[in-house]
Amino acid sequence: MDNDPVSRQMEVIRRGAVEIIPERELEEKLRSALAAGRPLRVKYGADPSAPDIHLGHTVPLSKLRQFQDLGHLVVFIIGDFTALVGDPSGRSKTRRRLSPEEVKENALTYQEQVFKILDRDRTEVVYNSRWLSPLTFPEIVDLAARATVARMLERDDFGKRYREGKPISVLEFLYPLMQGYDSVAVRADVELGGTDQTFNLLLAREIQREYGQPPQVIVTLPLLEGTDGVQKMSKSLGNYIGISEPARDIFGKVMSISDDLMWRYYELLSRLPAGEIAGGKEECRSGANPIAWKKKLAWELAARFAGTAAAAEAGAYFEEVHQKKEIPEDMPEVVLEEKDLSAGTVPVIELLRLSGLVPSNAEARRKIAEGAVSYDGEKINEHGAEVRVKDGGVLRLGKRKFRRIRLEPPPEKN
RNA sequence: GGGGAGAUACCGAAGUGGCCAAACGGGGCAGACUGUAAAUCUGCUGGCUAUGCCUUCGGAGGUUCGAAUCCUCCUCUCCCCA
Repeated sequence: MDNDPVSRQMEVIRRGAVEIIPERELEEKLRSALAAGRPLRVKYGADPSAPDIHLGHTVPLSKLRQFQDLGHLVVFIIGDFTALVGDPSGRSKTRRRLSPEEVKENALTYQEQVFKILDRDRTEVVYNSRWLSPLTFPEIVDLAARATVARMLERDDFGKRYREGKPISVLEFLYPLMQGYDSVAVRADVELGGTDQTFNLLLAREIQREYGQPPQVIVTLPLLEGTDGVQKMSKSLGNYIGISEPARDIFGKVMSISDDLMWRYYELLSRLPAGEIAGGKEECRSGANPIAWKKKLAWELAARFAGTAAAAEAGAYFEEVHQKKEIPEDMPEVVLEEKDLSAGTVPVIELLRLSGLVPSNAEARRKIAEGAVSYDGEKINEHGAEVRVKDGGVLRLGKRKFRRIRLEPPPEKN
């Protein structure tokens, strides 16, 4: 590569991105920004409906960080307006509207987590209600006039739902417009998003043009599959790994992904040099047990988000509990009070419920029938069994769920 | 505005008076096997003070000894015509 600073920046930006539309424009923007000594304004929007940031979000966030490291400014938009309206998209018909308090709270949690990755000093955090709320109906009409239904139906999920006879509300058509208007409001030079955002990002270019602004360049990034390896990572599907989860959980969840998915995660999340990753992949293809590589990845991610000490502990915990199949040292504890006991025993079903391992008595019965329940190493097969508990005893459900039972000392008489 | 189709458990989808807590598939959970991988096989998958009882088939009423199934009204969705 040559020494042209613009080419060097382009190279960094291009790495891992799916598309840059259009590349030429980005080069020009970088060049003029450099010449003028001003940073590019790189927009990224987040909807504060679910406050937990997971690995899927970190793909674009890391790219944003790279922009920051290249000297640019990130404009982080919190879609509080959007959240208040209640996004009806997808098939989740029951997605409820959030209260202003919830939005505020989520937004704060969000920021807290986002700055695990982003550089606070090069980030401008803005709420889109600031400019969306004051819009008047005539202004909205004016905005709505800029897009056609046919254009909207080009968007994959709209088109698909339309063909399948699934409902699409007019409100949903408004979303891309609002998002586009955000770009106008913050005068975005570049916007980042997942590939599922391509349509919205492109439409924003048109809207900016309509409002007399130079259109933003869009950079799309791959969507990370969730731990199931099929659907994109999302909180609502429960296939996510949150960046604020305890190291053990991050470690454990990574260990449970499939081998194929592991390499995908390496490519999208790991900071190891590409060559090293390719080497590992090759090694495993020729017969090596992938578990070593999986641990390496689990360690890297746990360390990045929970710290190296916690990651090391999580790794040790994993080996002890899951590989050597020993009972872990620490586990959640459940305190039984005297009133829970009768003559030192508790019905198993009660015990399972009190420990929060099952949601209902019926579920407790099923798990017992399945042979999944044991106390201090003894399998319990009778759902009517009375368990003689002792302080420190271990209740176990399945392979991975443990609860240490604590007995509350009898109240002292005075 | 007119005509037609539809709403079933986490999701998809059968069921059209009692044998329906509701087939089947997916997902999920558990068991076996394993590397907490994949694949495969097996079981479970509304609740309860439990051989019974209660809640659940869009909502509210009604018919009936008995309703997811029949009737009335309502809400929502899709398609066609205007």
